[in-house]
Amino acid sequence: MPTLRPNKYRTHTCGELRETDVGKEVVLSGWVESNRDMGGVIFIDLRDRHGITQCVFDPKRSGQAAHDDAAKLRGEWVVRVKGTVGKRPPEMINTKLETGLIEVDGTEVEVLNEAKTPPIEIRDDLDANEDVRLKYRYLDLRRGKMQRVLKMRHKAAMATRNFLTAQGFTEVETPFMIKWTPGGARPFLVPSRLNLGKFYALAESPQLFKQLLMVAGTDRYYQIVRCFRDEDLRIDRQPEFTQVDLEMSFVEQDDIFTVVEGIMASVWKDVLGIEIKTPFERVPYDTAMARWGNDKPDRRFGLEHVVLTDLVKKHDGGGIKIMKTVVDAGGIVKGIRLPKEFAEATPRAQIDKLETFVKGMGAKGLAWARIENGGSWGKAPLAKAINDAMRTELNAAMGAQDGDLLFFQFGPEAMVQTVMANLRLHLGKKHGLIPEFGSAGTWDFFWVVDPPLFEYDEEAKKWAAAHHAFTMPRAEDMPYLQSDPGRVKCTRYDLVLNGYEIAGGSVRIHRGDIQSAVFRAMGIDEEEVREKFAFLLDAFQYGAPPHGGIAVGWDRLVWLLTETEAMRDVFAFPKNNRGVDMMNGSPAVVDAQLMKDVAIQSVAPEEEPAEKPAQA
RNA sequence: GGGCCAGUAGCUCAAUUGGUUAGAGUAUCGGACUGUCGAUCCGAGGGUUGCGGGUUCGAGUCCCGUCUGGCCCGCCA
Repeated sequence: MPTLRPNKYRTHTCGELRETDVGKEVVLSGWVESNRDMGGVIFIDLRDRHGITQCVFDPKRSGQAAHDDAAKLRGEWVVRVKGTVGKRPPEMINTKLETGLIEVDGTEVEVLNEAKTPPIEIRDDLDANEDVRLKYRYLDLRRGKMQRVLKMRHKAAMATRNFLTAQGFTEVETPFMIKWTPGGARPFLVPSRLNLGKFYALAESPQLFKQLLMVAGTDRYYQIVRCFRDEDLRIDRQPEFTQVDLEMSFVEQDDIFTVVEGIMASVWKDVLGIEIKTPFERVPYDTAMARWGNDKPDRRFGLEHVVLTDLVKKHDGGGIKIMKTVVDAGGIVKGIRLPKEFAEATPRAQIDKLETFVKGMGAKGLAWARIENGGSWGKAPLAKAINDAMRTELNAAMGAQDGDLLFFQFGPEAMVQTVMANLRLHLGKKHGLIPEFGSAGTWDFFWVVDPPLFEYDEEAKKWAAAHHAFTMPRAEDMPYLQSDPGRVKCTRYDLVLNGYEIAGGSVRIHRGDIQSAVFRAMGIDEEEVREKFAFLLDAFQYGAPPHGGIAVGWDRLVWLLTETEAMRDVFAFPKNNRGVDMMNGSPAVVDAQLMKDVAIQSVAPEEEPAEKPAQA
């Protein structure tokens, strides 16, 4: 990449010079990557974002003054070097550098800025803890690896914009400061100085606005947009994050799939040069839950779940009282078989650790059995209790062989699914079936389709929308909206990649009668809904087209695309898992007068004085 | 709100069962060296073992509390 125009700082970038430039007088500027003083000749590796160029200072050619100046240079100083491009002798070619065939014979060195010794080394293979990297993010980002990630993110966005534009989409911006509506994530609040006591909410997504754009006839809308959610964080969640949000009119589910598959294919091709296979496979939600306990399963390895509920029911618990109690109470039973080769590497102490692991997720314990002597359960805790008939059938259902280790979980469905899904992932990573992070060359894209429209809220004793209240029920399930809400599936879809949900959306309800039926099934007072969502429901009375859309979790997608360790790696300036920006210290208390201006008074406990004053 | 893990030099780590002066690599600084490219060689500086308390003749190590960081559950698309 050449410089924009030759100026006093540089005629070329540090990644630009080649053999064809030999003989040219050039000026380069950058950071001192390394300084190798051989006693006579000095080598300065000069780095900018575009690459590294070696500058040589041989007193005979450079003159004594330039040589002495070069000797004073230190790491990360910002310098300008003038010199002549020279061809390297064959034995001194550096094949690791793109500029490795040449070097710049320096004749002049100017220090543009000195630099303190950085707390982290500026190198690709840096092995520093993330908190140090985050505190000095501007240095962390100076590393080539991080610059390449930023570049990949940009290329992915370009591929997406180009693709969607070619498909007739229009990018429309929507407000960040919006009216709070109930349900969904906890919003960040913004007090209004002009309307004391009132608040904006920062948009959790442009959901309602994009539906209004459909009513407006925009037809194909998209936006690469920031979203805000004040929820607890995870490795794949930031309080402010980016979505590729899109919505289309007069479409069916398949139209949206085609568009999103097109985006993914463009991104993977433009950024990685990889052709991914489309269309993506579609997996029913029920299948995903049964086989992997999860609506975003990682299918790159086995250790699939076996649903044992009916088998246990058939045997009335098979002698195991707690299992009977669980299934009688409507709970479920699931098993995972760990094959012999991995089971042998799992001594009793390891099983105890796994038990601690699952108890941390709400499990009461971890039932297990080690298969020996043609199907016996050896010294497993349940071995005495279980009767032969159920044990035999259970072994068969799980394909158990001698030496295998079986794990079981039984109890309320939600707990069993969570525990078993996480146990499977844990075992998969532990036994090297999937990498700690990254794709290992396998990009497993698929759709999860036909999830239930409603979830039963045990506490409130009523059905609630599993996604949001505007998701269209499947046509064939309409008759059951009132009679059997639990069996109603909907036209919602999630795109999964290697165990992460990277997009989710739905076909929306555009007709008032269906919307009313859904509200009724949820036992929601329509007047109340009208009050909160009046603008949307009003709009829908003026000719809402059939429409649907999807939102791509952009950071998550780029994270997986770049195979970086944490999603934070694809943010220039991320927050940590407590929502704190470790570089600038946000969030922070604000000036008392600012608080007064917006009629806000803090009731938070007094903050303890910081232990050590933060200083760089 | 809960579970698990970690905290020792600027950075990454080590330190036997609780044992006497807390080490190494790297970075930094100084010296040597005219073709290096993760330069090499020689030397030097660098520590309140996160913090507070306890047990002990003796604590980096054990116990309690606390803070910080990370991962997960709850929560959230």
